[in-house]
Amino acid sequence: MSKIRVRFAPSPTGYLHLGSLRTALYDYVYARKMGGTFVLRIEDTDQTRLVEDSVDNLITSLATLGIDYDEGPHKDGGFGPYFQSQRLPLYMKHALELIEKGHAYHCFCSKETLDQMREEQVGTHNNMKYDGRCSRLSKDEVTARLLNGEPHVIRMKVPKHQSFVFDDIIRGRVDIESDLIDDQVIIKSDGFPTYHLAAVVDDHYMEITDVIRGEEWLSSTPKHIFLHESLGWTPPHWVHLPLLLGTDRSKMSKRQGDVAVESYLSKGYLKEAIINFVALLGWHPAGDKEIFSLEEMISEFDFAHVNKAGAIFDVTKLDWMNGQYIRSLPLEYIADCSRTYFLEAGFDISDHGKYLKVVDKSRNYVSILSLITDYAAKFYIFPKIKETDKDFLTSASSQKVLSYFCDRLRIKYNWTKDELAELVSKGIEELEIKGKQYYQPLNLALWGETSGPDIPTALDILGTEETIKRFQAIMK
RNA sequence: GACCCCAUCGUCUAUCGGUUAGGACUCCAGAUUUUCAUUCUGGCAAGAGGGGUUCAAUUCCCCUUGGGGUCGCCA
Repeated sequence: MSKIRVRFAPSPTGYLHLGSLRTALYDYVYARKMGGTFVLRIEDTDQTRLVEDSVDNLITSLATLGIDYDEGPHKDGGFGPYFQSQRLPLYMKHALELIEKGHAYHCFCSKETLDQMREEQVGTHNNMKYDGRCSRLSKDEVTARLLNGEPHVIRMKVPKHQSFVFDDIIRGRVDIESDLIDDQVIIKSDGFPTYHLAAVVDDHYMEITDVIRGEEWLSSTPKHIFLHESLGWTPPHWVHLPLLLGTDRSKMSKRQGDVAVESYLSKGYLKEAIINFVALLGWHPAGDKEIFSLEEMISEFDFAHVNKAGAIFDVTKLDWMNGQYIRSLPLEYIADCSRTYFLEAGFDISDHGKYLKVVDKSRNYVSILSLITDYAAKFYIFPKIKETDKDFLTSASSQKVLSYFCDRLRIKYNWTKDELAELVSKGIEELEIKGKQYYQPLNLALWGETSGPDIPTALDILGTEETIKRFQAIMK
């Protein structure tokens, strides 16, 4: 058996779709698992949809996520170029070869003609397809019109009364009648190939063994098989993944909300969580394990455990999983990922020791990292005391608590967390007051709110100086 | 409309003929916590319907229903 070669073949439309990410992930994991090669190929055959910088974006996003390709742009593996726009002559050559063999033909029908044809077919109890009129043109007429410079495309000529049968790795046997298949355009009037031709030609020349793609391609697979066979090639294995669905159960798309991986990344979803979560949409490892790394996925991945049914992308569980990662990944790493949000909020995080403590405490309160500053703010922003709380804070009892702490804290500069814990528990004994009378003024003075982190941790993070400053601000 | 694919808690899923149908998210309750968050414990919640095959069907087959995909000179 030959070595596995798989490809991820996005079209550069500006961002990495969550569904594409999952496909890329399965490609990557499968290649790693099998000791195969993962190829990145850019399908930029639609000149009308080119988005500037999107290829760089895509490559950056994949790199950020840790999904490395073995061959592709900037990584020549001897099968390049990896941009379809740079392989045009190859597609044309095979399109002409197909014409020669009688498997394709020139078509001169205008857009208007085609629109009208479709309109006439609406309501018919049939599949809508091209009626094949140009396939019946005489050779002489074709030559004449070509010479005359008439705009034209090349269409595949699908045989009648035949059936295309193939075995999908996930779905098993699929059988489709050739009469249902349209004479699909393979070369557009601008000379560019359509997806169908380009993908088939490239898959062949790049020696792709397994085509892993979304289920939306299932019904056009016969066209691809037809092209492979007409060209005398052996088709690859087909692996059609279940679709990623929006909450309305339809194919996940931009208009249902965020589908760009980049936007999840910038909102503060960790790559570990995104990958873990997306992987689970359609696949699951043995047992009840739900949190796993890319490495673990590689060792356990198997198409036999990929589902057939589409999966709804429910962000609620992603939030939970992201929270799990925020809390369990190394503190320095989380601090690193959070930095940008703190800077955006304008917090002075030059004191790295304090910053780490803040992150360590705050990470318990968020499931999306961009929101970490909501909680962390209390450690960086001086509290505003509400008018309604002032009476309580200036009461003799409250003042006693605050001055108790100011007095003790002033003794030295460096308090350990244990010492602070001891101080706090000793304080409530020595002052002989109830919990509420004790903690309420401290919380209010510290944050302007009645709740907050436990006091020893709070004082440890804030530091002696800042703590005293906050207390003194409301002491008479 | 035609064709193709699919069908277990609200959601992601386990089960590859015999289970009290398991786990996770969400939600609810309790414990821990001065409070909040975290964490822990417990609870609610599912085999679309109808036929077969079988000693036995969620599991295999068929039909119905439901959902999705495709039907572009887009991928």
